Amino acid sequence: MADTAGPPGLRERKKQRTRDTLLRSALELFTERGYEETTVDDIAETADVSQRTFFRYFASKEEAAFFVSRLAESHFVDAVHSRPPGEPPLDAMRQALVASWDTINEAVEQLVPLELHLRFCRVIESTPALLAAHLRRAAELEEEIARVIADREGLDVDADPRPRVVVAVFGAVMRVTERIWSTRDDAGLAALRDLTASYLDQVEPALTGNWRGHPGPGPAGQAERADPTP
Amino acid sequence: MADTAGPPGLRERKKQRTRDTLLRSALELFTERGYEETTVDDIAETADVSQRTFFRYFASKEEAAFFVSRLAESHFVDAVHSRPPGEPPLDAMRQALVASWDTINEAVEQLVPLELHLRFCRVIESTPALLAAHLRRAAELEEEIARVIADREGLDVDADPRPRVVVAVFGAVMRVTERIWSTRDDAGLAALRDLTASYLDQVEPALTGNWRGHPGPGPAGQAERADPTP
DNA sequence: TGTACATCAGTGAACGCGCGTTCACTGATGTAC
DNA sequence: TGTACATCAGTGAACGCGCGTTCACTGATGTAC
Repeated sequence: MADTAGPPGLRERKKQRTRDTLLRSALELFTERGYEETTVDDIAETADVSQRTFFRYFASKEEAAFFVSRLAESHFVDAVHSRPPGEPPLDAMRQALVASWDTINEAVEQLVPLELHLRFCRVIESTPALLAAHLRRAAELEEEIARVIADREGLDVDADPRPRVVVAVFGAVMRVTERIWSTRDDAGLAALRDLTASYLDQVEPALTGNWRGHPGPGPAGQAERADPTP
Repeated sequence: MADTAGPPGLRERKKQRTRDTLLRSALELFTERGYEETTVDDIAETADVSQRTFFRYFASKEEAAFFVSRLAESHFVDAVHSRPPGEPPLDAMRQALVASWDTINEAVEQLVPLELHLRFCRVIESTPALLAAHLRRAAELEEEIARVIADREGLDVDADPRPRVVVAVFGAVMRVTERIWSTRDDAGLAALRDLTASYLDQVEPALTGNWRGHPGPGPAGQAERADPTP
């Protein structure tokens, strides 16, 4: 348990280097030739270790794929925990996102190049097996956040439907955003942030019955192919 | 081409019987011993055909698992298509759900016992691999519905964010409902319908900032373990 | 500073398993005359 | 009504593949004295 105490030591540093190399090799291969097309043996070979060693660091190929995401998510959860109690739930989540943005990016960059992570996020969206796993993981994260929100409001998450509903709505918008972003040409950080913000702004107008009042494409679309004439 | 014309014929009827037997065998084994614990060979053996034959009917184990769901979904999509144009999007989806309810159940019963299908739905929720696949399929369905909604409103789904957002919100509530329902003791049809209705009613109250105004558990909770005293 | 021992990351090779595919074949159903 | 032929559902056995595991082992790092 003296794990975090004192400087890492040579053995520990070697371990971290091996894990980082495996992780980067995995993400590079996934983005270059595809997830399904990359075997665990390929990753191990690229990282110059045995296949056996890969499984010492990651329980499965999937775990390696979502290692960086997991890190990012934990920062977001922390940020939700840190929001002031008075804030309405939807605002709290939104502000937590804004507040954790830079921290997340820094933490990711410690592990792998941020640009590589972003490229891999697009691979997730276009790979059925990865997208499925991503959505299941997102659902688990939502359950966790719902409990945090319920705690903030002093509610029992199993007795009051609102925490789970509001978190599900927030998560739904996030996932729509990710999807749209991943198909864009400018799939950079700034684009993702702006898209998220403008889609969150669309929740209320989208839910109100009368859409005719607010006609045009919102600030979100920028539709490359907006051609209203038939 | 002349597929739907005339009475089925002996060969065709035999095919349907084989497929139904395979389907029922699959769902029975999945619910009794688990999805991962059931091999394709087990299913074939139970249906008294060769493994080769299983793959003539279903491209994969997963396809067999979601065959009934796919049928149900197509009825729902049809129902959305049939909603009167004036209806606001969220209402249209909700009413489509109500309108297709009985049709779906009848169609399912043609294929397998409805009760078996409901039991299998609970297996989906508790099996990581199936839940992941289910969520990915749900996302695809949402994209389809979003296009229908956009058409109804005369909008370009890529230019205006609102169709995808409102459909994502509706879908999010549906999935929360499924989750909760699947853990209930009374996981019957009526319970699912009531739960869905009351959770949809919670969308607006959940999104408004001030939750303190409406204190208690909504009509949805019925919390078995609602114990506010510490 | 040096020696003896303990720990533990990494190795190499082999294996079990289930999904999904391929092959050459049989026999029942459907159709043309 | 009967015969000849075409179609096609189903067979059986074998295979390829990649994930993840198991085994007995090596050698570098860390620690106690």
